Amino acid sequence: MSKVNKSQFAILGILGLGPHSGYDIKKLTDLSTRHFWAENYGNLYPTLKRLEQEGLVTVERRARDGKPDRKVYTVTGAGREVLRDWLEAPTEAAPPRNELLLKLFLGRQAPPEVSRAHLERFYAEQDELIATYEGIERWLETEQVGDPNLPYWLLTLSYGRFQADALRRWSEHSLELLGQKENHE
Amino acid sequence: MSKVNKSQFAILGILGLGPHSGYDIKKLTDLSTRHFWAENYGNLYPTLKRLEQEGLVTVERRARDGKPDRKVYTVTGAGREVLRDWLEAPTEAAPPRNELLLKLFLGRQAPPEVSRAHLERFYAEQDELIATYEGIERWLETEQVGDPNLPYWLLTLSYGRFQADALRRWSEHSLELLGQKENHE
DNA sequence: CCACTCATGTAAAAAGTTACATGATTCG
DNA sequence: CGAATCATGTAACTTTTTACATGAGTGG
Repeated sequence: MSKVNKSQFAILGILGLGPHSGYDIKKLTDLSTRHFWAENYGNLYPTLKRLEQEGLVTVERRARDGKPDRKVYTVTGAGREVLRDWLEAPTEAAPPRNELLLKLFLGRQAPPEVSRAHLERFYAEQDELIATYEGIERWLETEQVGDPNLPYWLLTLSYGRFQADALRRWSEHSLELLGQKENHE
Repeated sequence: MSKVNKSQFAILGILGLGPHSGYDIKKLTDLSTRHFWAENYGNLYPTLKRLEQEGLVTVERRARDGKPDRKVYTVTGAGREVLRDWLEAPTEAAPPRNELLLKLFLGRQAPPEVSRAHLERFYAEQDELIATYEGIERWLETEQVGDPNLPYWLLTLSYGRFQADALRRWSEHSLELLGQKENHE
């Protein structure tokens, strides 16, 4: 088992919302899921081709004069089944890799200002994230009212808000601790 | 730039705490950093070999009768320099991939119980994590008192506590929302 | 005119994970 | 006696990323 291509499910899932081209899918993920799931062309196009060969999606080539052709993909029944099976399955834990925490863990092997700088940068990042999330929330609740997916989208957004809020408090708290430590030495 | 082997820095960092064998490093990461940084032999041994060829670490083979030989690695001056440079550099953002959030985002494409089950599982996981972190904290504060690394280690631990606490509250909150939604339909 | 958007794709590269192989010893 | 621990390593595998290529049209 182990190590199954996860991108394929992301793609099937997006196509489950409606027919789209590879370019569309990239655009959509950039707009909606980019904070927890990013896709890139190098992955997208080959995977779409494979999904089509497996009969999980169908393609329709649409020529438009002036503009380049679009290949619009639609999920098949088989595709929906595969997607549903994956949606139901419990999530597999990804191997953890948090570079910031690794650097802090090894913090004593550098001057204390190094760790402080990391924390300050991180604080600012969380701060920005919170502002971004607030913007997205306002947009969702005005532009997307009535969409049956909305409650689910808000769920993922609120994950981000809870997390960023907690981690911003953590960095504040940690900066205080490092400051205290310094006075004691 | 981009895509540099990060394991090498983790390894140099652990060796910065004292000389160790590959087996030791694996043991140490399993005990200390496993919640944010895991290493595996398939990565560890080849990387150690390469670090030695590059002069960033030195090896000493220690034969012990009965037991298998140990190859004990020590960081060199050059190794410490490489490590310090990396420690100082701002962390590079890793491409986000949160399978749980992807499943919830696509939640409407499965029965609502599916999302609820994910959230309940996640709640239980955070709950367990919190208990684990409390255990580690007690252990650190009794067994590791006086270690100059302790403040840094506590930092990474508290990251976990802040996060798990927030995400446990988030899953509670989300389960309530999903419950409400159901009543309205 | 420059930069960006639309649109599809390929190639190269590597990082990292899992699983397997080996073998002695110790603990219950 | 079986399982776990100590200890080092290799091989296969694959996902995923980055960078490159191409080319028309649009907006400032």
